[in-house]
Amino acid sequence: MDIGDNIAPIPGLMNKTFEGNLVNPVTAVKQLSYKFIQVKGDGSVIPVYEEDVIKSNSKNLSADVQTDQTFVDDAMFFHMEEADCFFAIGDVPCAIDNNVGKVDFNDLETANAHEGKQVQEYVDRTFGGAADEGTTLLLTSDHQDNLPGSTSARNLRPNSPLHYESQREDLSSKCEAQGLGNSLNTVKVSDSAVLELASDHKPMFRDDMSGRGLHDAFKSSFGQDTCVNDKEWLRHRILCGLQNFTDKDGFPGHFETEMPSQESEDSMILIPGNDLAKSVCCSLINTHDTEKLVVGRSVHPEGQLTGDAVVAAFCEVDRAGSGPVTKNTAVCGKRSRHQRFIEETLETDDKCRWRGSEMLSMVNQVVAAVVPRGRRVQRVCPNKNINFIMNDFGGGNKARVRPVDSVSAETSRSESCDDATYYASLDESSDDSIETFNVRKNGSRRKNHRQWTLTEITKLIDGVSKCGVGKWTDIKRLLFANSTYRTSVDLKDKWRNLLRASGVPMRSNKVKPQKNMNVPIPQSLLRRVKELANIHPYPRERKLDAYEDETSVSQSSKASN
DNA sequence: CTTAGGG
DNA sequence: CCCTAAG
Repeated sequence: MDIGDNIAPIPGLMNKTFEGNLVNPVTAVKQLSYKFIQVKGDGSVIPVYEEDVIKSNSKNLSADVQTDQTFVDDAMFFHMEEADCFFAIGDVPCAIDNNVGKVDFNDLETANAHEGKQVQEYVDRTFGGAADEGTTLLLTSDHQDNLPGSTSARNLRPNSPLHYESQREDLSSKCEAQGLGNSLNTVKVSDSAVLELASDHKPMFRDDMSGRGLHDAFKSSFGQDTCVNDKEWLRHRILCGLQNFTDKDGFPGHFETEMPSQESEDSMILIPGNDLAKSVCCSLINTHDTEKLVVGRSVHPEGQLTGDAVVAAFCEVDRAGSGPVTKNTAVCGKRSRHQRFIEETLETDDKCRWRGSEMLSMVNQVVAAVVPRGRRVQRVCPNKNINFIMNDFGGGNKARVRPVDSVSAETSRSESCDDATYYASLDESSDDSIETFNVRKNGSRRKNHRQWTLTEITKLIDGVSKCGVGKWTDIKRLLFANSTYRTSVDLKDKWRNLLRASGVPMRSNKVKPQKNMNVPIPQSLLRRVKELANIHPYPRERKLDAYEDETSVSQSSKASN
């Protein structure tokens, strides 16, 4: 059942939000599929600082960037460097001229033939050839007073002072360096044919914004309020948006105390269908009495989704459908050169759970309703920043939802959560780890495979030590209550595998250590399994003895005959 | 329904 | 992970 079928669309919502205020889909792909670009309501773009993007590219960054064409292809940093007011396209820096930085193609070639060509190619790819000679990228600032060096005119600097390493540092420290007074600068693309956005610009907060205003801004940005009253912290968070709390020292630790003790888990669920965004949107609005929600729709230009690429954009709409209130784009993971995607995200920090918020249950309900089983599911972006991603690819073949990586007891209690939320523990997440769920064909009841995580294995071992072997339902009830995808049979099977892996001799079992396991089990865990196997032999009633007796009897009788 | 065990 | 037999 598609919930979209049963829920009437909110008048004006879809049109306004997705058709009207979002960039033209085809254009959007070209326009937004670059890292660190945030599209604002007025059609301007501002940089997005996404630490995980940096992380995900760190390999490339640390590699020889000059020869890493892939990285050059993948990255387009509209980077405002604090001191010099540069932004960079690829590794070509562009300077600010009296608050209007220009990358004028007429100047490029004279400045530096090679880099000019690079920029030209870049913009060609980005804008699909829409930009050519005469197209100018304008760089402006909302807060001219806060723009250092803005009075001195600069031209494009042929020698690239912003190499990738320094970019990474700059970006990661960007928010802090930017401080409280400076707003993010705005990069405007003057070619109106490139960007078609509604004019719903909301100015960024100002220095003198009250605490209340900051809370509103925070709520607008993150979809929930915060108990933190520290103004600097609030400004910081709003400014940094996608940046992780965890690296920030000296900020109030309220969130830590609210951290649920559960293991952190994350997952991505692919959702097909063109109407997903609609369904989600309507469902969220209708099933919850919420002021605001985050929905999105993405465009899928080239038909293929790979697990290593996520480009995201989302918009917030309010109950009346009068959004978008804010927009964000973010990128996580790596993208292959020719595959660029946009997807919608609601991002928040992993330390900042949706505890007490309705958002999670909203998301989970929707996910439970719209996620069909047996779709390919890939776990990507193990970063904790992007907690929720909804996709609605144009092809309708794949979309994904990534619920929050962990849920508190209060918010996860809804049954739908367990059905739809696939967890994997953080301790095994990596950028490259992809979890594939087999497609369940019609009629086939094959359960989706789900990788056992080390935390799950540990829980299983604990459960066996507490309840004893064979008490699978007890173990499940005690330790896997929230994991509906693990049945007692699953636990039993896994224990059997663990015994096999730990070399415990079993009946009808060759003692060979098992071939390449997806998850190499630490020796310490295997040791525990071994010890428990001594205490609690696997087949509880040792049929082995009976079998041996029987055979010996038959043998003896046979011998006697 | 739960468990054991083979496929 | 599935299926089935056995308690």
